[in-house]
Amino acid sequence: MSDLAAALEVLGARWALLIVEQLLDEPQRYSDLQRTLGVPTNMLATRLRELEAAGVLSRLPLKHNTRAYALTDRGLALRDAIVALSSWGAQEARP
Amino acid sequence: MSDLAAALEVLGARWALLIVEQLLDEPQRYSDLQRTLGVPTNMLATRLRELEAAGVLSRLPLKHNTRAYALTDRGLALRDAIVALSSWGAQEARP
DNA sequence: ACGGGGCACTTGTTTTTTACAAGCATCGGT
DNA sequence: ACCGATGCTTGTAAAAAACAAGTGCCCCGT
Repeated sequence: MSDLAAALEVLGARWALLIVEQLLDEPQRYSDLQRTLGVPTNMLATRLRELEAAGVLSRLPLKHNTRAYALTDRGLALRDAIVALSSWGAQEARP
Repeated sequence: MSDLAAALEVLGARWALLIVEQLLDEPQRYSDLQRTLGVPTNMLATRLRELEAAGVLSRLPLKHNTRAYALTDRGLALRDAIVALSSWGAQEARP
């Protein structure tokens, strides 16, 4: 399997990269991610579990039943890839 | 919609980025892509249609019923993003 | 000239993934 | 004691992907 395929094994699922993008600047809570991304709640829960299992992010307990999701070093290492993809997406496709 | 979301609109579908990666070095034919990627044939046909419509690749007619798929400039512009994702995927996740 | 094989796909059908909708447990404040 | 916010879970329906088989076309060898 190519390195790209290995990366997509973790990040290829829908919403995964968008979740990581949201967390690049600062940790966020579940409800914040939900609101800003508009992702269905069960998908969000599933992706967060998968991304945590893959070592991309971790949960920081805040108070009582609230927690924040923060990127690990491995998650932060995705910045370059996300920037590259974003700038590609920003260019208009020739019509 | 963020730029990343715009990029994923085109590239987020399964196999899309892997197809582009295969074409980075040289144009390839349908059967080559199929063999090297192991992608189901109906998915390959669908993705190639979508990627062509998005201006990422184009078909070069070869002879009779054979053609090659080649990246456009817009497709080649994905090289940085693919390299970044690949090198991320090449790192071992801390176990 | 005709038959077989490779190429580039379609066209069903099943399985997996995603979306949508609703509900549940916990805590903290009033 | 009750209400609302938060962070989920549990169904179920719709969409996407995988699997399997078949089609039309042209070329090449005999």
